[in-house]
Amino acid sequence: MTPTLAEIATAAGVSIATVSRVISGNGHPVKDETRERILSLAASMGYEPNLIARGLRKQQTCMIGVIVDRISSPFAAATVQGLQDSLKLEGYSTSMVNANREADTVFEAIKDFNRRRVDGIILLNSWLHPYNDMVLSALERKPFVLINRIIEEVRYKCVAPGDQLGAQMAITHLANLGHRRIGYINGVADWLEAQNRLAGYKNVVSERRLDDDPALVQQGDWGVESGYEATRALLELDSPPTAIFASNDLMALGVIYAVQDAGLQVPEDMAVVGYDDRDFAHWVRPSLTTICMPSYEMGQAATTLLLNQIAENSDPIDATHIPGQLIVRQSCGALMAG
Amino acid sequence: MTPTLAEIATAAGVSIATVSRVISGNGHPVKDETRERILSLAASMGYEPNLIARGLRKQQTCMIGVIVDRISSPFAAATVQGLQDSLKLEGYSTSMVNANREADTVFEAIKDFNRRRVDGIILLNSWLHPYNDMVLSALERKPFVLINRIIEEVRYKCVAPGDQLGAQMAITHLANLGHRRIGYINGVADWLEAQNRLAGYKNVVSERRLDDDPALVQQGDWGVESGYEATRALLELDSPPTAIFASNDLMALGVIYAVQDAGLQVPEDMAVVGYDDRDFAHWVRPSLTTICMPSYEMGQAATTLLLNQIAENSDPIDATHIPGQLIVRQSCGALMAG
DNA sequence: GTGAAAGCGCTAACAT
DNA sequence: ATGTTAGCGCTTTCAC
Repeated sequence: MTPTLAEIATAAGVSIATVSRVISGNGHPVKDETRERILSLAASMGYEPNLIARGLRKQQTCMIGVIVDRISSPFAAATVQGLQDSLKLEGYSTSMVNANREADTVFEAIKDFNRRRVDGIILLNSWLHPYNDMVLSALERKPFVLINRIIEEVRYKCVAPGDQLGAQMAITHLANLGHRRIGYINGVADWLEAQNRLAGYKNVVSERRLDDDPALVQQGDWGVESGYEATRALLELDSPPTAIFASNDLMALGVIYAVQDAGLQVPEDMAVVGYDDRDFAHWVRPSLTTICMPSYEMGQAATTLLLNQIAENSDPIDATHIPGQLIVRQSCGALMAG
Repeated sequence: MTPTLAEIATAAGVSIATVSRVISGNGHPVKDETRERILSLAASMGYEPNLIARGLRKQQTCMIGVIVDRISSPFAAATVQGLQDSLKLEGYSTSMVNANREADTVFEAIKDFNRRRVDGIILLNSWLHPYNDMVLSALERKPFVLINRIIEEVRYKCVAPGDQLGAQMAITHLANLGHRRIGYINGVADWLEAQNRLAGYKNVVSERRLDDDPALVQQGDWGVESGYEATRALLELDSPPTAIFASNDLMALGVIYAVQDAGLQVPEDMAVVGYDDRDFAHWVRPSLTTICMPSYEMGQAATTLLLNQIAENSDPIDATHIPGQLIVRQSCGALMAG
């Protein structure tokens, strides 16, 4: 099909080595005239370098394996994009696999990547809590980076969103709009995301001296329904909040529904801010003010971390926490006329 | 790091060939005792076959390249899952790349896959209308399959959803609920999806002798807002429809909003059915009856088509149209008490 | 049932 | 500036 170096060499009347030097562009000097001849010959013969052979010889594939925990996750796409874009810039291809939340699949994928001799592995959000040790040993000595999971032993190989900072931005925004009594709806309590966002809330409450009432903090489970129930509880307080921060957009949706079902208006009677910037955040009525995850940026940061390992740059950069961004829409009331 | 066949051979006191025969499991006879010894040695030494070397030698990589037009598309995830699952079953790994709707990226990816000598390429929904010829020539003689794009010249290498059938299911469902006057909101007119779904609508209208009024067919652009406007137009007819089928879920969302803003109720005053089964279809109020895309099944079908090409099975199966599924929720009224 | 050896396509010393 | 050659790790004839 596509010719080999040898065939081009014959056609050009030079040795394989010369052709290789031209094609691989390794900087070895070649007479200009020869170079041109080889190049145009290669083009006209439709030459495509055999990366399998090159990989075997050079003992590096210029290929990074990416394991995505759940490709349909709302954040995966942007992160993968950030990864691919920045890796391509550095001359690496990416091979992506969807683990579909199955630990077994993660292991299979790591094994496959090892066998294919990828130069590094990136795990995106991988659901590996109970398997940390196994994963870490499967990854062995190969460079790797974890996105969205922090393991203390290898903290400098981890990238995660700045959830605490994000929550602080949300609460600060509400405080700036004049709210002193802000409800908080927590996610599943043992998720790091939930803990960090809660910490951010508490920080601002104390710094800005907002109402620090334990009843303002309600427990949810990340789902719409739990946001609904939590809001009903908040509305039944003797002194209900004037604003509610739900620690994800789904629960914020539940907040909006509950407020509306109580005959009240968002944002007039209740300001609402969510977290994640899911796609429905600008379809919902009213559209949802929220914190955008730094997905693309995490992909970029992961690339930096990984390539540093590959290059064996000795100083481990700590790029762990990437800040998100406040997206102001209608539900917080900041856009209201007047 | 991981040993080579040669090292295992030395350790076992046999030749490389014997070790290869055991490891590659190619069926060549080896004495049981020898086999056991090699196997346990390989395990204890942590041997991982070098797929790069094997690929070079065998001239096949057992690797399928998948180009996804937009990984964040609501349908991509399930299709990719179907692909990966069925390909793995057949001993193939997949290497996925996100094209992010950029034609250039598609070409780069094809080139990269060619250089990496993948055994076949699958394009998922690739945005290649103006580039068909270029893509087809880039794919050259390598086996490939297109998902969600049909090119007549290579129809037997294409897999697509049965949109016409899906629309028929939706309209039939509404007809069975007693509706005779059903509005239809079309998508962008030159998309095949729109044409096929419209054809399905017209089929059932004529077969079941429903009201065949051109005013019942409104033009939309796939977006929420266009569904809203189209519905306003339908409501202003002298004789408005009692049901509306929007040819995607986003427009169906616009339908619901428009009906509600007109002071009417869904489904009591207007039955609504969408298409796609997007994730918000069961969050929206009322939840949306819709047609589920056969995404996973398309992935499976694509695998069959591709492996057939690889095996050079001469008879080209036509698996082009995969049927979807009706998901009954609240918006069509079928679930109403009584 | 096992071993010796060639070679997949390429790169990188080492010559010249 | 170019050619010769060894070898990356594996599979597969061809011997025995």
